Amino acid sequence: MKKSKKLPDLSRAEYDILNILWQAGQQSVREVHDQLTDIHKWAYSTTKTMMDRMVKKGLLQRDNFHGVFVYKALISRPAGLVRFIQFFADRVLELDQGAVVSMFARSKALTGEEIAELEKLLADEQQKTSLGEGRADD
Amino acid sequence: MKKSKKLPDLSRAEYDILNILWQAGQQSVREVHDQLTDIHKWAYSTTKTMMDRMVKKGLLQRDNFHGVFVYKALISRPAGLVRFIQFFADRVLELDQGAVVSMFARSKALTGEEIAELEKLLADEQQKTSLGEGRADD
DNA sequence: ACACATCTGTTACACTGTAACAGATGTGTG
DNA sequence: CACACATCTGTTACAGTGTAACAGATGTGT
Repeated sequence: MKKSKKLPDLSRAEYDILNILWQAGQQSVREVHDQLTDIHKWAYSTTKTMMDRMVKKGLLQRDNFHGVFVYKALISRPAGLVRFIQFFADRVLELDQGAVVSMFARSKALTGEEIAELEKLLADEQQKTSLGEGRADD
Repeated sequence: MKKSKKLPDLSRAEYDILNILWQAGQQSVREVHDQLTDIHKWAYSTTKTMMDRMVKKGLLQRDNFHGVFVYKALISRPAGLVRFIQFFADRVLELDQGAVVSMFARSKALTGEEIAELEKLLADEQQKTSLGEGRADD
């Protein structure tokens, strides 16, 4: 029986940072921070701490670009989305995979290509989790 | 300019506990715990700690029912949902209020009555947040 | 009345959200 | 060039959350 640990959920803060990097591709702490001021009232050092911890966790990669450190996301947007929404889709909406996909399809949050990747990721996810489960309460 | 603090988001763990209480109405730690074993591998003491903290935060109420402590949710399901999903709806799906409602309407997660309440809550939410904002980036 | 099962309260420890601080490095100006 | 100020970077901190052990109080069967 394969165990196949489900990837840990992303926290909301992590999601917000990734979200900027997904759009911008690669940014310094300062650049990310400036874009975050819209939604978080974080101090610069907060953004920095977050991003450094995310590097440690393998969510971001830090590269020294001629003396400046720039960070980039190590997971794709659909992959991040899956990790962020799996809880939500499962437990809140009780949506099946198809419904989740169509929800995203209806929202304008993802491109068609991203939706395709999302769909594939969810299929894998689902396959894993449906192996050892035995849900009996509904 | 009214500030009107947005209610803090619910954590996923809090949501799971509330979810049980919403269905069951009123339960002891033991009862909640037993229902949680499905989704969390928590120790009994974990469930207890969580629930006690939620009492402190005003999310649950604890009553001594003839010597047994039973807990009940102090916020309704739609109200909890709003607090849980506001981040998600805003930032992930970039859905407007109507889309969120229809998403729930389409999922079978809420009853019609609950959906009505949700709709009202979201309307309030939106009214509050649209006062001081000035979103300029879209 | 005693032993075992629970319940309850207390304490702990790692991780997350949030941030200050101090040292290193860049940059303009006299 | 040397100094002052702005940044960047690393380190440390502290409250809150996730997760849990432990010890004392209380219930229950024999």
